[in-house]
Formats: sequence, structure tokens, C-alpha cells
Amino acid sequence: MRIGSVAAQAEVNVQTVRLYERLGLLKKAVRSASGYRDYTEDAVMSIRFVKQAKGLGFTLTEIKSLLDMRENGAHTIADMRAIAKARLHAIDEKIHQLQSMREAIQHGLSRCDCPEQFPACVFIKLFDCSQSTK
Amino acid sequence: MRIGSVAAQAEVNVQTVRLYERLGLLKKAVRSASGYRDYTEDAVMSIRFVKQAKGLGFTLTEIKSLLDMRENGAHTIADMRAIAKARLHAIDEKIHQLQSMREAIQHGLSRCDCPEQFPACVFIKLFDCSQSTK
DNA sequence: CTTGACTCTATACTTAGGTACAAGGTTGAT
DNA sequence: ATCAACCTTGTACCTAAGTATAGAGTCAAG
Repeated sequence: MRIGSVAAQAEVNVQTVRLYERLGLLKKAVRSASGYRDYTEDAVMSIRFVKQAKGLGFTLTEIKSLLDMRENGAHTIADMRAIAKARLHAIDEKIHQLQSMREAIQHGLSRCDCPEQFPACVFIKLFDCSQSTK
Repeated sequence: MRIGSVAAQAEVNVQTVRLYERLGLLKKAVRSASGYRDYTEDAVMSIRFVKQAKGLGFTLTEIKSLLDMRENGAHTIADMRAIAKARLHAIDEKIHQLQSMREAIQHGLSRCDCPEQFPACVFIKLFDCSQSTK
């Protein structure tokens, strides 16, 4: 199977396949006499795995290290669980951070009691209506 | 006041001040005879505003459009509220997205019943233990 | 009047994850 | 045998928000 088919089946760009190969996310394909990459169905699965992990917020670097662990067998279920838990933790932190932002903006919105059409009021007042703008 | 003082007071890098000027986030400073930028206290406040808005998740482009509205007076409190609400909405979407990721990983973790030290188990099983890895 | 700290512009580099050429070689159907 | 559609490598470009560097000019204290 050539690169175009793999890309189509995995629903990525041809260049993306080559990029993943270069980044070590995809095993180097066997080459035909003319130098064309020759893939098996496995490549499609690998790309789908990358896409799935990416969808869960793992970076390509993290995904590579997962694949490396798998490749050289230097892993256990416990290792993998630890990685997944670390990712969970990072997600939780990001959620908290966003919730803080959310609260700050909400607070600004609710505290702002400027008249609706007063044009001199500046945006910063939405966050802190008590603060002078001049 | 020269650029170094402004940067120090606003707790940013000197290059950042120049970048902000170039991006239109900061009014162009008056220049001294020798070409040095000459700032007033206002510049420090402006940078602090940018930092604050950035901390609330606004991009520099969004911040610039806020400042532009303020500058040419073509805004009302309603406009500003609309922008803040849009930002709230974007934050909520991001939070939901992260919560979905969180659930998917959690689900994978809880569903995986592979023996703790089985080295052939690959990471993908954390997400879908029912799926073959070969 | 020299020295070190500061400033100027312009350019390049960074991370992350791609996307878009250019210039050439291959394949395969007609 | 020709033509489009595919493939190759290498390079450059993109967003976002800076950071770093080079080479030159300026300021101020001793």
C-alpha cells in the first residue's frame, strides 16, 4: 500500500504521514525499487492510535514515549497506568485553571454596574469596576 | 522613563515591550533625540492590562481589538460585555472538552483489567481493553 | 575619557504540529 | 508514448507569543 492510501484510510494528510515517520511515531516503511514507501495495514492502525491519543490531549512527544516503551518492551501495565494518571492530573489542573478564569470574568461582569451605553467605560472595568481608567 | 524601567515595572522582558508596540498593543512611545523610547507611567498600566487579560485567556489579537475599540470610542458597555461573554463561552467549551478527555481516560483506566505486570499489554488497552493490539 | 550598562534595528530561533511548495522521478491507463 | 496522478526530498511557511543574537549607537559614573 502506498502513502496516499494510508493517508486516506487514516484520514490524515500525506505530509502528516511522513512527519510522523520522521518523528518516530511510525515505523519506517519498506521502500519499493523506485523508492516509494510500501505500507501494510498496521501503519493505518498506528496513525489511528496517534490520532486517538492526541484526541485525549497527549502530545506527540508523549505518544512517542508510549510507543517507545511498547517497542522495547520496557514497560508494565503499572507504567502505562502511571502515564495515564499523569495525563489525568494535567487535565485536572487545566480545568481548574480555566475555572479560575471563568470566575474572574464572571465576577467582572457581575460587578460592573456602569450604565449600558456609557461609551467612555473601558474593558478593564469589566474585570475591576472599582479601578480608575485614567 | 526608558524601556528598561517600563519592562521592569511591568515585569516583562524589554523585547516584549517592543513586540507589544509592534503589535499595536502599546502606543508608540515618544523618541528622545538619540532615538530612545520615552515612556510615561501609562505604558506600565497598559502592559499590566495586557498581562491581566492574557491571564484570563484572551489572545493578544483579542486584546488588541479591545484596545482598538477603546481607542476609537466605537464601543459601548454592551459591546464589552459581549466580548467577555464570548470569552466565557469559549472557556466553557474548553472545559467540556477537557472533561470528555478526562472521562475517556478514566474509563480506559477503570476498564483495563490486565494483570499488573503483564509486559505485552500496550497502552491502547488502557483506552480500550477489548481491542486486540495485533 | 573610558567603561559598562543600556538602547537601537533587524533578523533568526523557539515549541507544536503541521501545511505548502519546487523540482524531479514513477506508475499506469489510454 | 503520453498524460495525469502519484511519489520523492528538501525547504519554507504558518500560528502564538515571545526570546536571543549581532552589530551599532548612547548614557552616565568614576
